[in-house]
Parts: sequence; structure tokens; C-alpha cells
Amino acid sequence: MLDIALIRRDPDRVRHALVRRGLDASVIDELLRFDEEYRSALTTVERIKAEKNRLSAAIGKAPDKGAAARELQPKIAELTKSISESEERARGLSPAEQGSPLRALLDNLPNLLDDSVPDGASEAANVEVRRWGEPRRFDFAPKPHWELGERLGILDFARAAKLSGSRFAALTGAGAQLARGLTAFFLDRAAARGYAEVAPPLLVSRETMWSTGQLSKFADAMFADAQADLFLIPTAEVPLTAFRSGEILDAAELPCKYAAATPCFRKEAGAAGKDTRGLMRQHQFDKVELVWLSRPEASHEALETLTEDARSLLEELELPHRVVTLCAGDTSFNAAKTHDVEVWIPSSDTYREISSCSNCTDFQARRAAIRFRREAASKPELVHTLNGSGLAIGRTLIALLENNQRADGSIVLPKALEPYVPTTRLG
RNA sequence: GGAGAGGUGGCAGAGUGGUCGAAUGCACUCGCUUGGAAAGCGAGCAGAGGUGAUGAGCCUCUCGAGGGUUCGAAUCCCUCCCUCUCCGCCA
Repeated sequence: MLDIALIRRDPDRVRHALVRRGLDASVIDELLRFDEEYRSALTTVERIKAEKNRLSAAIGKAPDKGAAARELQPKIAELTKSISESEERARGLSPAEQGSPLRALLDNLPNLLDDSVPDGASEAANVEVRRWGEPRRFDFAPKPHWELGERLGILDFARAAKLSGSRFAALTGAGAQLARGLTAFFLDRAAARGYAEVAPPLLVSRETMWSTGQLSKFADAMFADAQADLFLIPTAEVPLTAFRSGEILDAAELPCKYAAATPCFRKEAGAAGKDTRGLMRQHQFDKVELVWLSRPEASHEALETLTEDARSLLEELELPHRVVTLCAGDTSFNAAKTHDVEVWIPSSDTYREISSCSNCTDFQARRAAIRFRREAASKPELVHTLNGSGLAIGRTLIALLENNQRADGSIVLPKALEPYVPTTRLG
């Protein structure tokens, strides 16, 4: 959520960000009108309340309270009536009220963009900032991971479909061990880089989901239990970012870094027909997520560090990859700036996203009310939140199988995984 | 799931209808004191919103959340949530 005071003070800045994202900026005029109306209604309510409070206090101070109460009764009754009327009007306009027009507009405004985000409308305008390794040249016809995996007996799509339908996979034997090893490998690296491991709840409340900005745009893509009003997390970004919600942190705690390995659940409703085969796009997938709570002035640099934390994992796994900065039109709702880490996927003949690292600035912190105090005596300020995968397990598995396959269909795993898997060669 | 107890400021902990946004202690900030420190003394110290200049001041709201009673609620009533203890069930 954006700061409404900032929208008032500098509406052009917000309009500019909307235009850069390819969105209609006229909502800002509408929003400012509703805001004006709301504040004027609020002032009215508060003025009448102040008057009533004065009279009540006068009764409290009177020597004969009963007599004073009787005397002021008619006047107070009138004010009470007037308050409930004007209050109803103000509540209907309040940004805090579910379903108010101001709330609806505010809920759907994406974050401001960082100045360094490149212009552009789509993926095509993303800017490569770093490349590591060379895509391997095969002297045989490389197979896609679903063929490799099924032949090796480590991926089972048919039985997963039998259990749950399409877009589910089962890992078996060495595949399950490899996934477990990767998870441990990623978590160990995160720990070494100062992330505190958390095993968070996988079901979260509507309020939590809203606080991290998932509900505004992605409600349709989430699995939920309507009766309990709980949502299966689409990413551990949600519980990790909201972990300290409502708290005021010590400045000494920042940056505060969390890592979690969790399953993620997504309906992927909008992705029908895309990546229908294999592990690429599943309703359920495992991921190690990295989250930062940072001082505002440090978040820009933090994004670079976070991205490097994710990227370096691919280097250790000896997988060719690159880092791109998303352009304005491709940067997601919550983010002010995003670096995607993309790994080479032979079956796609291109680099595919394996981690998306975002600086959400104060956008999530405002809703989640995550603040810190610079000095013991200073006012609380919003932190900046950042998140990124480090890394997605399934996609790492794809990359390892496809990039490291040999002509006979066997797979050689990188040395870095030696401590984490029973064997560094599959098949 | 059942029974009981409880949820108050950064923490601890008073407060059972009227200047209570809230005693006191701790922590913290500033000052005095000191060669320096500790102790001691004095002052300050919740958050959000509106109005004002992103100042001072003024006003509104907030004592788990939401309703209600009342001129007036931290205090009384109702609903819900959470925590703790015991019992039941259970991986």
C-alpha cells in the first residue's frame, strides 16, 4: 500500500509510476477526490465529538452530577444523533473500511518504481545485468527433464495425476533424496549468510495475506479454505515478511534476515496451456525463500546482496545462468525493483526464472505495520522488505537434470552437492 | 472439544463507572552531580489519524478485536480471537 499522504503531496510521482507500468493514471484524480471527501467528513465527526466530550467532562466535574446530566441531556442527545449520522458517512468513505471506494483504489495501486528500473512494457525489455557460464553444446539430442526423470525412476507424473490431477508431480527414490538434499544445501548456504531459519505456518489468515499484498491481485491464484478463512501460502514470502508484523524492531536488529523451506501452492489459473509438461509449473512446489527487513536507506544495496545470495547458488551448482532487471511493465505489484535470476533450460532453449528478488520498499511494511526505531527516543519508521527465492527446488532439479545429462540418460551432479546426496551420479 | 484463569504502554505491573491515555518500577533520552563512572537528584518518554508548514498548539481514536449499556467505559453486558492451567482426543 502506498502512503496516502505521499499521494496527496506528490500525485505526479504516483501518476508517473502508473504510466511507466502501463496503467491508467486517472485513478489518482478519483482517489484524491475521495480522500478529500473522507477528510472533510472526518473533520465534521471529530468536531461534533469534541463538543460532546466537553459536555460530558463538564458533568464529571460538576458538584451535582445528576443535576448537570439532566440539564445537558437534550443537547447531548442531539449531538449523539448528529455523530452517528456523520460517522456513518465518514465510515463509508474511510480507507480503513472494507469495500469503501478509497480502500478499493488504494488496494489496487502498485508500488512506486525505483528510478533505476528500465522502461518497457514486457519481458522483452528486461535488461540483462550479469551472465555466468556457457550453455552446454550437446553432441547428442538432449532430452527434457520429464523424460530423463521418468526413465531414471525419480519423477512420476502419472501417479501424481492419479492422486491429484494435472500439474502435480511425485518425486521418488533418488529424486526425492535429491530434492531433500537441495533444500538442505540451500538452507545451509542461507544460514552461512546470516539468514535465520524459520519453519512457518503454511496456512495464513486473510489479514496476513492482505498485509503482504497478495490479496489485491492474486486472490484467484490461491488455494483457500473458505470456512476457516485460511489461505495456503503461494510463497513463504507471506509468512516470513509478515512474521514481525505489528512490531517495532530495534535498529540493532536490522537487517533482519529470514530463510524458510516450504511448499508453495498456486492455482496458476491464468497459465493454462503454458508449461503443461514437467515440473516447471505445478500447483504445489518446494522453495527456499529469503526475506529481509531492512533500513530504508539500505534496501537498494540489500537487493543486490539478496540477488547475489540467490545467484551464487547457481554458480556453486555450476549451472549457466544470468541476472536480469525487470523493466517497468514486468515489475510486479509489490515491488519497486526486481532482479530475476534465470537458469539455462535446454528443453526451453532459453534462460528461465528460478528466483525473483524484489525490493518492496515500505509497500508491504505499511500494511503489515513493521517498524523500527533509529534511536531509543525517535519515532518508529517503516522498514523496507525484500524477498527472493534461494532457490526454487523443482526448477533447480530441472536445470540439474537437463544441463548435466549424458548421452546414456544418466546425470552427473555437481561437487557442491556431494555432502547432501548419497550419490553424485544418477543412472 | 470441555472446565477454569487471563489478555493494560518497550517490559513488569496497578487501576471495577467521571479531568485515566492510564499509578508505580525497570529500560530509554536529556540535564544536574563527579576527575571520570556508578549511585543519587530533576525532567522527559505509547501509537495512529485530522488540522497547522512534514513546526508549536488544538482535536479525534486506541487498555486483545467487534458490538452494546451510559451524559460518561480499561472498568458493566454480549460475541469472537488469542494465551496459560487441568481434562479429553490426537500426529
